[in-house]
Formats: sequence, structure tokens, C-alpha cells
Amino acid sequence: MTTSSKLEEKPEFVADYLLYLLTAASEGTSAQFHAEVRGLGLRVPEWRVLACLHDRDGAMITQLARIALVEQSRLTRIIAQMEDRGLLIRQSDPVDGRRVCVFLTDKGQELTHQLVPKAQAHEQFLLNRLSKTSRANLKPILRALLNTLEN
Amino acid sequence: MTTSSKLEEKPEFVADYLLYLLTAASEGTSAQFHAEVRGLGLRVPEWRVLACLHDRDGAMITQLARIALVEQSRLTRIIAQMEDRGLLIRQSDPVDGRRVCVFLTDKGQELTHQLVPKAQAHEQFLLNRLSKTSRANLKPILRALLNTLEN
DNA sequence: CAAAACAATATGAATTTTCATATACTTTAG
DNA sequence: CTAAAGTATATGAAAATTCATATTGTTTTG
Repeated sequence: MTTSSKLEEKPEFVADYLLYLLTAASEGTSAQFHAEVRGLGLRVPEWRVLACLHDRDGAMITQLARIALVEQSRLTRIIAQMEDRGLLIRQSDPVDGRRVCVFLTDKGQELTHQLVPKAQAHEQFLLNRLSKTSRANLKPILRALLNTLEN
Repeated sequence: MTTSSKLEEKPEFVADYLLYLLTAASEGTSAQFHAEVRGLGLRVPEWRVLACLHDRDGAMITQLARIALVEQSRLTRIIAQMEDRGLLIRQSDPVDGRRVCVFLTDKGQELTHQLVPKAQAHEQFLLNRLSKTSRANLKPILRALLNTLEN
């Protein structure tokens, strides 16, 4: 027999629920870094766009939306605002006229080169607070979890 | 010397960035379940409120906001809508008149008792797709990560 | 090749979310 | 006991987000 009886509360659900742990960990850790992002005058999805363009300058809107985890029509407006602020430029794809390719401007690159190292430093800060084995296992497990979603 | 030279692209940042992996894993896995939630006519934060109340019926708004990862003024409105739909009731705390305690109605409990097992089944579905060691380590590592945030 | 199906982006309009702050109540300090 | 400080919730107004769909361009098919 367990320690609980019919009259006691059932054990807590939320505190041990995988999706809660994932979301809380994601939001909690991100919040720390997002404060730095806002300090540089960017909103979170804007930072994500910069990070994506860091890897793939000239990506099209749909790609950016998928990688930056932002819905397409929302991203279209975010990109427009970022263009207004001189962080990037849009250019219609000569090969496929439906596509809009997005390129960092010098100003956008400057911000990106400021933020990516900060992001990496923050990641190290987080990982350093974990035990050696947790540190070694965290990313591989998350990748495994992501892989299960692909089929 | 590595395989990259000055003329090649630097290795991808985003795909291996911890906060990206966490957010993508969280959003990707959650999306599967959130489809079920919407199928029952609930929005995500509403489901989170039900789950919190499942554990602590009568919790106050601020507590719910913290556990459900929703900003307070937003939660106030969500709770109001849920009350209109007959899922819960608000009751000012007799001990501390500033507080508003939230209780599930029968209708709310019914929905909750439908969803919590679905959530647990989905969690098992996810965990079953991982290797034995990943399965064993995922939650403890996430808890460790959450613990690093608390100080 | 023309028509149909498909794909990428943009946009209007309703809804949601955020931010700052008001309001109401409680606790602390003097 | 009263004033000041603190806490919980609510709310107006601006901004962001979503959803459905329009628009434009491309690919496929008969």
C-alpha cells in the first residue's frame, strides 16, 4: 500500500508533468537571456530572426518562420518592422518570384555579432551549473526528443 | 586543423543552441497535445489553469499565474472567461480580502478529469519513443535545470 | 500550352496580450 | 492607532497576434 489514502490529495500532476517541465525550463532559462535581448532594443522574435540569418543569410520568410518558431504572417510583419529599423533588407528571389529573401544589413550584422556570443556565454553559464553527466546528456536527449517529432 | 577554413561558412549556431533545442522541444511536443486541448474547446492557458486547479483547487490568481506560466493581468481575464463558461468560480478569500480563490465547477472538473489522463498518456507516448537511458534522464535533468534558476 | 493545383507572402479585422497603473485590502512601523 | 509600505487583482489603451483569405507567382497535368 502506498502512503496515500482515499481521503488524501492525489499526488501533484503538474509538477512532474513532462510538458510542464519542458516549458518551464525553456521559459525560465530563456527569460534570463531575453532580458539581455530587450536591453539591446530587440524583441525575442527579432533576435531569433537575427540568429537564423547569422546561419543562413538570404533565407526566405517561410524558412525563417519555421526555424524561428514564429507563425508566417506574424513574421512577415516582424521582418517589415526590422527592415524599417535598418536591420535587414528584403529582396525578391530572382529564381522564384514568390519568395522573399532576407539579408542582414551592416547594422543587423553588428547586432548579431554582439548577441550570438552573449547567447553562447549564457548557454555555458547554464550548462556549468549542471552536473557533468547532466551537462553531457541534456542536448542529446533534447535532440532525440525532437527526432521523435519528425515522423 | 578543423575541416573549416576562412572561406567556408561558420558552423551553424541555432541548430545546436541550447535555448533553441529547449524551445523547439517544448513547442513541438506540446503542439501534439495542444491539438487535443483545442479539440475540447479550450485554449492552452485554460488547460493549464485546469491542470493547476486539479492539483490545488482554490488557488489564488497569483499562484495560478505563476504555475501556469501566464502573466497575471492576462490570467485575470482568462479566469473571467472561464467563469463565464461555467468551468470555475471565483470567490474572494475570507481570510485575505485581496485574494481571489478559484474553484473548479462540476463542469470544470469533468473536463479536467478528461484531460489529465490524456496528458499522461501523451507523456508516456513521448517517453516511449526515447531510449531507456534518455527516458530515465530527461525529467531529472530538466528539474536540475529548473533548480539552477531558483537562486 | 492552358487550366488546375500548389506555394510564398501579404493583409484586414477580430481577438489577445502587454504595460502601466488604479483600486482595494493587509501588514508593518512609528 | 494611524500612516506608509506592501500585496492581490482588475482594467484602459496600445500593441501584438491570429485566422482566414487575397494576391502573386510557379509547377503539374491533361
